[in-house]
Order: sequence, then C-alpha cells, then structure tokens
Amino acid sequence: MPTEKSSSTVQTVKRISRILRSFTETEADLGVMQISRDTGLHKSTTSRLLSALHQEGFVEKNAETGKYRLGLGLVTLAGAVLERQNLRQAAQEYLRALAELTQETINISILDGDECINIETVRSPKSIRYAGQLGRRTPLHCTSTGKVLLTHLPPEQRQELLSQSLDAYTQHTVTDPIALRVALVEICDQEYALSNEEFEQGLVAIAAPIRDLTGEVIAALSISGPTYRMNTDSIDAFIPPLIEAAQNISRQLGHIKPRARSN
Amino acid sequence: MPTEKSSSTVQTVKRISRILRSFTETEADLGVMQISRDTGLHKSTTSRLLSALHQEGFVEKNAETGKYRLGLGLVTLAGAVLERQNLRQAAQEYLRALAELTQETINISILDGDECINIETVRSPKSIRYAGQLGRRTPLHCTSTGKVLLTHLPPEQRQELLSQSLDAYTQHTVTDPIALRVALVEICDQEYALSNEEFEQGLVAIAAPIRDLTGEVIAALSISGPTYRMNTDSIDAFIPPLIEAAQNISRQLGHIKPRARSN
DNA sequence: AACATTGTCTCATTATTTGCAACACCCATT
DNA sequence: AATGGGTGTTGCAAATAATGAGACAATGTT
Repeated sequence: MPTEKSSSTVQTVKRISRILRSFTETEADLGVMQISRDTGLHKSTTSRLLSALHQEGFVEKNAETGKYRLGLGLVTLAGAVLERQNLRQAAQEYLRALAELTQETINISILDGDECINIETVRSPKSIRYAGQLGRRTPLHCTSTGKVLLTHLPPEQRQELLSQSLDAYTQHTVTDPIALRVALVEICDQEYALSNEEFEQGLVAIAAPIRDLTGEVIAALSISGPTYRMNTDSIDAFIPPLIEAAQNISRQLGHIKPRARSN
Repeated sequence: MPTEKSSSTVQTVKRISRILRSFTETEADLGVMQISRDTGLHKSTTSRLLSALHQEGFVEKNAETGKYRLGLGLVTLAGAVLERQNLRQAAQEYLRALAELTQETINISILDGDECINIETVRSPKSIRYAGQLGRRTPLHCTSTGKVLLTHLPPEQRQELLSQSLDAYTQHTVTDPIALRVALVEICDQEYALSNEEFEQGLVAIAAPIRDLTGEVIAALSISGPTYRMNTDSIDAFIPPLIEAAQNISRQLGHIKPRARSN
C-alpha cells in the first residue's frame, strides 16, 4: 500500500512470471518443491500453477522424473516477437558473412528498458568463443552494443539511464557517469563502440549501430571474442567490415544516406 | 474423469494464454477491445490482465497508440528453451552450408505433441522462398519434417497420432491412414521424406532425420522451396547433401554409427 | 523396511479477481 | 466547436476462483 509502487495487479500473473523465471540455464529442470522454495509460493499453489502452465504448453513435464522445464509454447510466442523485427531477416546473410570472416560470435541487440537484449546470434566456430544466447540480457553501460544504443538515444532518456547506479562488473567497468558520457561522445563520432573487458573478464567486443529508414538507431551489431584473439590488430581489421555490415543491414531496412557525416 | 482430460485449472493461466495467443503474425498490435472480443473476456478483465502482463514484460505497450504487442520477455524465456537444445549449436555451421548450397530455406523441427515445431531456420536468399519461422507449428502428416518424425516414433505413439483425423490441406494431402503408413515405411528405408505440395500449394520440401547419441531420432532437417525450383532434378541433387548434413549434425550430437543399414 | 521427500488432491476459507458502471480520452463527423 | 461512437482505465461491492492446510499416494534413500 504505502511503498507499493506499481498498481495494476493480477498476482497470478506475477506468480506465473516468478515461476517461469525460476528456470535458469544451469537449472533447466525443476521439481515442484524446488520451484516452491525459489518463489516462496506454497507447494500446492505451485503444483496447480505448473499444472495449468503445462496445459497451455508454457512448461513441459518430464514424465519420468516428474520435473518441469520451460515449454515450446514459449518459443512459438517468441517467434512472433522476433518475426516482426524484419531486422533479423535483413541481417541474416550479412551476419553469416561476418561470422565467416571474423570467426567470432556475432550478435544483434536491441534496447529493452534499461538493458540490451539479444535478438540474433551467430556463434563463432571456435571452441573458445563468446556464447551469445537469444534473449540474453546484458547491461547498457559496459557492453559494446549497450554503449552504441545508449549513444544514439534521445538525450532525456539517455540521461535517465545514466543517472542510475552503474554497477561494476569487472575492474575495467566505467562506473563514473561523467567519464561514460565522454566515452559516448567519442562513440558517436567514430561510429563504433568498444568494450574491453568492461563486462566480463577476458571478453572484448565491438559494436556498430543499425539504423532504420528514419535514420534512427534501432539496434547494434557486435563482434565478441576472447581477449587473446580480439587484440588491437584484429580489432582494427574487424572494424571496417563491422561498420560495413551494419550499414548494409541498415540499407536493407530502408536507411538511405550511407553515412550522415559532416557538421 | 471420463471425458474430462486433466482437471487442474487456474483459469487465469488459461486466460493469459488466450490473450497471448490472440496476437498473430498479421495482427501484431492489438487494442484492449480487440483482444477482449477475440478472447471473450470482459474489457476490464482484459485491461487488467494486459497491464499485469505488461509489468512482467510479456507484452509491450505502444505509448502512442495504446496498443499492445508481445514482449521481449518472451524471447528471454524462449531463449532458455532453445539453448538447452544443443542441437541448435551443433547444427549452425551445417545449416549455413546447406543454405548456401541449395539457396533454399533450411529448417530444423522437433516434435511437440501432435505437431512439428520449428526450432531453427535459415532463410533462402531468394525473394520467393519458404518463410520458415522460429516456433512455427505445422502438422505431422503432410510435411516432410513431420513425416520423418512420425516415421521414427515408437509404434504405439505413431499409431495414436495416425488415428486422429488427417486434415486435407491441399488436394495432394494424403488423408488415408493406410496410404500414409505405407509412405512412412518407404521413408524409413530411404532415409528422407518428401512433401510435394501436401501441406501448401506450391511448396515442396524434403527432410532427413537427426539422431542423438542413443540413435533415437530427435529432430528433422529440411529443405523447403517453391515447386518451380524444387523440381525432380534439384531434389535429386539436394538429397545427398541433406542426408549428409543431417548425419553430420547427428555425429555432433554423439550419434556413432553413420548409418544403421542392413537387416 | 522404515523413513524422508515429493507431488497431487480435497475441502473449507477468504482473499482475489471480476463485472459493472462511471469517467476520461481520442478521433471522426457535422 | 460540439457531438457522438468507440476505446482504455479505475473504484467498488459481490462472489467467484485461487489459496493453504493437511491427507494421501508414490518415490527413492538410508
């Protein structure tokens, strides 16, 4: 009541959400009791909700173990979300080419609230690689894609996001808003962003903006790899094809002027 | 008990499901009233449920129009589902190569209940192409992937699926269970299945099984294209690389014996 | 075998969701 | 401007629908 912020509630929805989110990459199969503990819901409630979710295909049930896991119904719904990003279609061939050329993992991310979310991934063929994952969320202030998206945001919105506390993920993370803002200006100029172990130890990535036909930046294209392969030389070599690919994708989306340089 | 299948209900879940499913490819943005009409729920209920779903990120709201659309939260959940199919990772490079070679759309589908569901797609670069979609569901009895999956099912389960009424999607759809069963035997022998406009007018596809390390068929790999490109000659040319790619993917998954022929 | 866990079910309770209706909008039309 | 159809949100009282406790059945662990 007093400190309760968001009003409109149907707590069943909140509970369902909590249940679904309790499944993680490492804990893909969960029993009723485990979920009950994780979510704080009573076991009978949990059991019933899971049963209902099962009927709707949002979770599956392993008949042998009795454990639940996330269901393919979610993929069908998410497919519809991804489909409307004709971005993905436009991008496919360029992504493949870029992956081929660089041998590193390529991602396309868009903004969702105060996070990046990955909507397309082509993984590096190498065994040591950045394991991009569809739907994965990453922070804005310390990832290459995040910084690109931040850079091209309307000032007020950027301001707001930057005013939040900037968590330090590694010792390289820039947590000072002023320093970060300076960095963003540079990114705007050079048409790409670099994240040098700012998000994860040993991970380096570069990203470039993708624009739609209005010229607005709607996504970021990135190349991510381990430090020892993403050295100064290879980064220098990757930047031109990265920017070119991003521009080609933008062109597919109807973006006209190849590069709005000047002024 | 008798005609009632499974009881356990939380109708909020059912309602949420109905709401989420009312968003379609062509109708991606919906207003409260539209959804209310589609689902039969009262408008205030619909409004509240949508609001709750919005808070959890399952739907987004266009601030301008007030319309809702499916949200990126679904992608995050679905990402976890797709990730556990290490199938997708194993397959990526082979898919790319196959797409390159055939210039047609490549899909990987798995069984979900009495349907196929698409878990990976690489689209043809041609403008006339089969528009595979992640999460898309197709029937079993008249698609190339579906028939492959049917073929390698345990007999009882196959029996059960075949005993359902087989809808005719085109005039080429095989709706006679006996005829279909005969066709499946042949598929088992030749290691691939063909769907010649059985699902959609003008659409031809071929598919081959993908096996895991136990030798069980867990997915099907397909090439789909328009009739005029998928003629007898090109199909003949595509079958060997299709089967080879499927076998390579199977091998990645730990399937040992390259081909259990004989007996 | 006995015990400890787990998952489902029934049932009474009550808290939660619901539907109504009023209101505030937005936009076409006149 | 003003009207009127259509839309989205919110209070409120009613009651439906979800809940939690506990019993039971089914595992699997010692």
